[in-house]
Amino acid sequence: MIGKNVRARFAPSPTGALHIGGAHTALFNWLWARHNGGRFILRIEDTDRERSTPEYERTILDGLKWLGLDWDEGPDIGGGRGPYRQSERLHSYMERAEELLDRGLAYKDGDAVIFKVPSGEEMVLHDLIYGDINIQSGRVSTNQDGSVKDIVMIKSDGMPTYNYAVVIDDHDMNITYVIRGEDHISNTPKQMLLYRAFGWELPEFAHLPMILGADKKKLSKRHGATSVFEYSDMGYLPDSLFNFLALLGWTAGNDTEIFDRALATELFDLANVTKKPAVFDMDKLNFVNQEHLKRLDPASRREAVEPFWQLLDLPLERFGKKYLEDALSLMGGRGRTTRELAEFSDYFLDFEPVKLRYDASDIPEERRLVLREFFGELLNLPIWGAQEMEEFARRWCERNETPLKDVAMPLRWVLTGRKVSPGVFEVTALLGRDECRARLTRYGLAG
RNA sequence: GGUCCCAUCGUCCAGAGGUCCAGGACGCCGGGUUCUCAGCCCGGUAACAGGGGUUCGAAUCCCCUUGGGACUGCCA
Repeated sequence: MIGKNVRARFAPSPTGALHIGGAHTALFNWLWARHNGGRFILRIEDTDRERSTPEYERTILDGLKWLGLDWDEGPDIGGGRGPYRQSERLHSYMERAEELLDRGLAYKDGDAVIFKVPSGEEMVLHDLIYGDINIQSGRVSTNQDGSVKDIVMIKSDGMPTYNYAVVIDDHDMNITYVIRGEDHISNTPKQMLLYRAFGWELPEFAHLPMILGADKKKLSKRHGATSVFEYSDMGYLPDSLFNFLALLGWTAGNDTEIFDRALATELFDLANVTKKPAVFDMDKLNFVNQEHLKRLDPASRREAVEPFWQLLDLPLERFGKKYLEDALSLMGGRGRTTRELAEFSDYFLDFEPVKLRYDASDIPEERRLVLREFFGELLNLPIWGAQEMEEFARRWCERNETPLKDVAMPLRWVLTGRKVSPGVFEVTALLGRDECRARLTRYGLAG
């Protein structure tokens, strides 16, 4: 299908956590590499001595792993084209700079090395997504007054600049596809000039549309969560963020919107990537997350929710896996995130939060007497099952000319402390006779 | 200011000259199921930025305008 073997890379600079834009870029590179059976390479661009830290590098790697993006070559696992950290490749940059210096294509300015930008040359950037873009070399890098500005390759501190290092590295690492954000389109001509100076073959370029906030401005801190771990903390599944991010600027076609990594990998194609910047829409993310939540098997769902129950200080250890999984399966589609699922189901694990939410002061005394009678009978049913309880309740209500909700709602409040829950007899059945008796008694409705 | 990019429902995508008085999804609104809510089912709302061309015919091609965006660092 494509002429060359795919070597794609993600090259973040460790000056912050893995943010949404970076994750999106990494994701598309990963998808393209995996789709073609190629290699996905991770390179750390830590030439900014001021802002780069090992901690940030760590969190970026962790973020990628969390998203399920694995790499074949990288700073932590090595590979045949390493090292994969720019700070460890300084000799290559110097060596190549000397070469251009010797050939008179660059000059020194103090300790810095500057590339002499030629003017009057025509170039065409063949972008796989944006199509052909015509470039005049004299306009690639200019001063405010429009005059040609030469390109710094090596800074005075001995570190290479981005536009220079990226060319050396992509060449040395034999990167065949450079897939990155659209904000790099205007950098590409500078890099092309360097490729030309070295006489190297260009990689394929593919620029991805930007991701915008709801106000259509480039996604930033003021739009709220920007790091992938913030989404993890909010209770979004990695599979969901993966799915959602893949949908920004690309469609699988044939109305497929919910997919896992395998399906996305199979269907992905750079040819189907959009040019238009995409707005990050939380509503859609919520929808995607809920869909993935629904598709989770009971054990996986339990494992995803457990950390959030823990955060709420609920006595997780008192319950068996089966009980917790049953509770979550009763929760059904309630809750769009694992965090919400945990919150909305707290009463299955502990009575304390229920007491905090509800005091039964809304039940008048005469009503209380009637309810005691009903709950008394309910608690003594021979078979403790949801169906049995519901049948009993319906019969009892019919007999007493009472709407079912008049007993169902009080029961719900007492058991869950909420006005919303799964079917109340389901809840009652799962909680167990003893627990229900205890809760009802506490509110003076039984015992 | 300069260079470059983009432009279909509120949002994400379909649409690659006729099959489009524009299709799907999210959201929103209404209805059904019902002990609540979610879910599920059914229905609805809503767009080709504007103006010129080209053509028998344009959402699709060209130009202009307008509106967004990116870059313009010895940051990446």
